[in-house]
Amino acid sequence: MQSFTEENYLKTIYNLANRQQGEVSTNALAEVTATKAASVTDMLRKLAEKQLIHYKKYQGVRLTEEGERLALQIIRRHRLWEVFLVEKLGFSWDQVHDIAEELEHVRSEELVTRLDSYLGNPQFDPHGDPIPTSAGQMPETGYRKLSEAEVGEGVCLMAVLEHSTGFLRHLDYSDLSLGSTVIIQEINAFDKSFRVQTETGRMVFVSHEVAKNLLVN
Amino acid sequence: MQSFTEENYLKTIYNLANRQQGEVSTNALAEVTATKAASVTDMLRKLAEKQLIHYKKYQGVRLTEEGERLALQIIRRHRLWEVFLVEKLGFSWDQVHDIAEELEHVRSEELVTRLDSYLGNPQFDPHGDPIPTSAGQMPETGYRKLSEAEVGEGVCLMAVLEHSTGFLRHLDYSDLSLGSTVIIQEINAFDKSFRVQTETGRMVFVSHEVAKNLLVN
DNA sequence: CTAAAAATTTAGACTGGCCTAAATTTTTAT
DNA sequence: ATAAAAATTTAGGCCAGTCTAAATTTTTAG
Repeated sequence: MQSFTEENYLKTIYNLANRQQGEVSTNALAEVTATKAASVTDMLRKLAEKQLIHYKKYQGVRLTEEGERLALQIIRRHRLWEVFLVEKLGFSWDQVHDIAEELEHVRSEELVTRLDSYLGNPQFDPHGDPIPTSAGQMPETGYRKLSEAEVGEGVCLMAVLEHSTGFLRHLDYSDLSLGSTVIIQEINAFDKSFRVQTETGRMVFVSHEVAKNLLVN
Repeated sequence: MQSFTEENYLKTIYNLANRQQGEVSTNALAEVTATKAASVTDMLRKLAEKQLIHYKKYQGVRLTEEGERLALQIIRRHRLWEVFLVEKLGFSWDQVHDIAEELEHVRSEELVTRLDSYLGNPQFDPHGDPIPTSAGQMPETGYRKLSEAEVGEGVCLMAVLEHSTGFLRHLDYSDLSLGSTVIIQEINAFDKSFRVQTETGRMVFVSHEVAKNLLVN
């Protein structure tokens, strides 16, 4: 049985490990968890004792199988609750992250099972992230970043890498919604920004920074 | 902003105050919160500093207006989540207490508002308890205990005072469901148990202990 | 290759919430 | 009315999770 704090560390380690490659650093964890490096070290010692992470001093950290299992369970709960908040309660996709952050810690297998089936066993959350299976598998998506696509391509917007309200609102304003297709008209040589035509025919600019946080198919 | 623990104390003080009359005792709180009297004293000092309770040493405790407002908010959340769990997820009424105990601490005004309207602004939870209004009022019900009713009366079962799985299961087995009417055939002079006819025509016995925990109209 | 910079860990301390044991106050029973 | 019992509070301590400051290890730059 883990505390909220431990669950949050596990989830954060999972997310960082699958964003960058290799071990996760103490400093990176400190930044995401909004604590200090010294506090992270304390927690890593504790998680290592519980066999949830592989940890060697000064060498960074990696989840054990058990740690990954738990992390995926928490991520599954988070994403299912996000679906609930958007699909059933009518929240918009930029409002649900913080609430799901709390709901994900409610401990009840039965609750997750029933919620999942109530929602119709969704495969993706409102941000396009795949929902881990009840067996603890993270589905592969094979998406690439919009920033890696080329002029002339028509690509389907599948997911976002950034969940902040500001970023999601910006997409709404730019007519860029998940599931819609955009056609890349031009890539600016100077700032790498994209000019794309949205599904409704609008011509919008997508900065390189934004393009790096949009996953497409 | 209160901690989970503080929220639980406020809720417990509210419930005890409206069950017994007058001030709530340290020992009673210790029993319900499953802690020791010394721990309760510590917390009472803290809540008094925050002006959430009226507290004089050795004299018991009473909620302030602000304390009651917060208690009702938490109870409102608890009861709305119970409705959700039963009505939408299909839990039975004896399974939802502990889960709602966790969900009630999720902090989001917006969430409660949307949940309430999603559920159709219910007035009562699955145990027949009235749901406090968003304005912070606890609706009056005017129910009395079945144990206070008399032979020959036909009464409608409205709510339960005890939420334990064991008690609720017992009611299910005895064909005693909320909203149904029972007719009191006989009250045993020796043990004060009731013989009643249920809505489906079954004749069942209700112990005095059970009758004291059933509210009727 | 080595010195400075960056990253990380250790040491020592704090807060919240809990505990036990001892002291104090209130209640109860004769 | 008062002694015993019950209730409550105080004192002192523990654990989780955090912090700052200092020490240590690793990385980087010249």
